[in-house]
Amino acid sequence: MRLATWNVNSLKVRLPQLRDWLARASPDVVCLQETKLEDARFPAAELAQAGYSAACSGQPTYNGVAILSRRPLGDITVGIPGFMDVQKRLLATTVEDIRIVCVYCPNGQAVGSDKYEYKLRWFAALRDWLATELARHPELVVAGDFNVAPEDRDVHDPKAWEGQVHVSEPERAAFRALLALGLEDAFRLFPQPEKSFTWWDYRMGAFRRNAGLRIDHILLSAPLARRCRGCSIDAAVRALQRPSDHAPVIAEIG
DNA sequence: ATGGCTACGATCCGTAGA
Repeated sequence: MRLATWNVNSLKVRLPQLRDWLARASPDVVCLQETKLEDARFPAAELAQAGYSAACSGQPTYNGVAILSRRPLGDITVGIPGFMDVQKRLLATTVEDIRIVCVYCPNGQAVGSDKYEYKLRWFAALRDWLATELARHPELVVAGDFNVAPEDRDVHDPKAWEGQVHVSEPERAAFRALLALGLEDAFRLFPQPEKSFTWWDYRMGAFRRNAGLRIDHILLSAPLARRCRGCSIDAAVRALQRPSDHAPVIAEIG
């Protein structure tokens, strides 16, 4: 199974690119974030034409997640169970006995802000729910935009970013708490080029300078990590006309 | 010097992203 995650930053704007990319990259399952579409406007017919079934949980303007799959999607969960939240940030489904959890973790805006506190509460709720979900589903993937660069090597300029949102110690601790459940960062299961990133600011020619962060991740439970054959970032997508500011991450599971 | 893009839903700017 080829599994991917991509923050498309508006599915309406990015649909042509998504369709091209699906044809080229040929993933079996894709987790999408920042669809920015209410479910009534989700382009299910166009994606079906491309060969994908879909589950979605969206809202106008902000947030929004979806999962595309070539195989049927079963057992759909919307939002973190038990965590009241109007923001559409989590969607889970089961494809061929693999539990797929698609996440768009909060941005956090600035350390110490209300949104930062919300981010940490959201991660804590995610961790608690995943603990029970892992007990039910040993083969589990959490894929999405985590809005956390786990280590300094995931940051183009660690000095400039020190203590900032996305790299602050409480955020990194929240990310490590997910790994402590027995999840592995698929990207780090393999040797990777230095300065590998998944997001580059639209401004200041950040992509041209490779001034990015690695904040989009695929986490695998132990049985899936053992079956993982590779994981890479499709950065070429970021160089296309009218790109998302995020590039897809793809993991191959044998 | 906190700028710089992009998307959105509202208008001829504000909010949010990261």
